Amino acid sequence: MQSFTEENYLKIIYHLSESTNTVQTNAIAEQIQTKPASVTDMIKKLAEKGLIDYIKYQGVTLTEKGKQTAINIVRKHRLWEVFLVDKLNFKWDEVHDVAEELEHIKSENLIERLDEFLGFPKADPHGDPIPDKNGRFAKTQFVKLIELKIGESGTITGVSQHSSAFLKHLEKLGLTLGKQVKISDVTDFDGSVEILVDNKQINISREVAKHILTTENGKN
Amino acid sequence: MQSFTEENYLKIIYHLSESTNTVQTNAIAEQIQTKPASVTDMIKKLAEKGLIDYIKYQGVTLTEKGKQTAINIVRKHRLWEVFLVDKLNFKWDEVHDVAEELEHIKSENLIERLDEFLGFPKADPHGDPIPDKNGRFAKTQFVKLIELKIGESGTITGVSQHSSAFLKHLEKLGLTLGKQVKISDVTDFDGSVEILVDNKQINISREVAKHILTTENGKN
DNA sequence: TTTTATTTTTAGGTAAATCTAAAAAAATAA
DNA sequence: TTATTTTTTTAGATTTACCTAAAAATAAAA
Ligand SMILES: [Mn+2]
Ligand SMILES: [Mn+2]
Ligand SMILES: [Mn+2]
Ligand SMILES: [Mn+2]
Repeated sequence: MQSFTEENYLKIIYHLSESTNTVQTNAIAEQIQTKPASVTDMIKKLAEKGLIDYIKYQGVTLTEKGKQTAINIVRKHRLWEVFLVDKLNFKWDEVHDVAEELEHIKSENLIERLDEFLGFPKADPHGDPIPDKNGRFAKTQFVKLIELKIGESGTITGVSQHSSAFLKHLEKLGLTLGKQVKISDVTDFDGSVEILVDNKQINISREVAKHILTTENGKN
Repeated sequence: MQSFTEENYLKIIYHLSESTNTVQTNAIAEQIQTKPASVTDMIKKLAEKGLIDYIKYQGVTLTEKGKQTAINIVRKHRLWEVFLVDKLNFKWDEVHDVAEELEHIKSENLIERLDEFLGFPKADPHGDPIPDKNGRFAKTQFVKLIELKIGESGTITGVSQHSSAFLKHLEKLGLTLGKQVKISDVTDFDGSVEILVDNKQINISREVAKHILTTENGKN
């Protein structure tokens, strides 16, 4: 059984592992909002418990046990987010902080019944996949909106940025999950993208386009 | 903002206050499963924070601020219990421990939306009243089943014992909330009570009868 | 009203998760 | 390859919530 704090470390290490193979002390410190010295302490403890592999000065990787623990926390986080949006009418930009707390509730039974109550959702309100109780993810292949060519269209199925500011901005633009978009033009000057959504032409910055994930619909 | 631990102390003191005016160190220690010395430490801290009034060797009472805080935790606990039973199909004997964790989630918004989602319930799965967001309880006047006279009948609306063993026993006897019961006889020998429920005569021990709460229906 | 028992508090310590400041190792630049 | 910068670790403290053992206060019994 892990403490609240240990769980947070594992989850952060898991997320950082998605981009780098071994995870560095400073990177963890930044994410967890603590000092590197504190991270070193915790890292030793997690290694001691067999949840991570740790070589001094070289960074850490999750063991299989650590990975499964982390995935289970991610599962809980995302299921709670679905609950908050689908059942309690939270907006997609309001759920993260509460889910950060709820994810630590210790009851397998609770989470399985919640999963069932929600209809075994496959993705959370931000399009992130929800692992099943064995830790398996449905494979999802996203194409960044920025990578679509002129004339191609896709369905918005995720975002790679979860800040409230970004999510609210998308909401205002009408760019929510499930929306069909078609690339009309790309501006040479600033790389901004002209898209067709809900029969309206709108212009979004390159920065925004980078963080919208779509499932391609093919040409025309 | 109180810590998880502080909240537990306040809640326990609140519950103990229902039977005694000032609450003793040892009583708190027993409930919280800790040592009296630890309770003294925490008591000082809570007094420092203005949540309880404390006179050395004399016990404690909640201040208005402490009381409101405690009531809010009770509110959350009971709302979560309703959620677990009504929405996730937990049995009434399975919810307490999970609610002990959920009650500490810090989000006013969450609890208000949950309250609404549940249809503003007035009582939890054990018949205990749920305070509204201003800390006000609907007045409930229970009559213990043991206090009903022969020939009188009532509706089961609560229990004063929350152990899983007791609740499961009631379930097996068919004595759940909402059931109509009528006292047929009281055995001289052991004080056990003969009752009519669902057109069946059953015999329950005096001990059981003491912990069933009813709303009287009057004679016949 | 003493004596005895119970309750409560103090004194001094431990473990978890932090911190700051300084030392050590590794990576990068000159 | 040596010097500099960056990253990481150690050393030593702090805070929170506990603990045990012993002292002090209060309550109950003789
Ligand atoms: Mn989230
Ligand atoms: Mn999410
Ligand atoms: Mn309960
Ligand atoms: Mn209850």
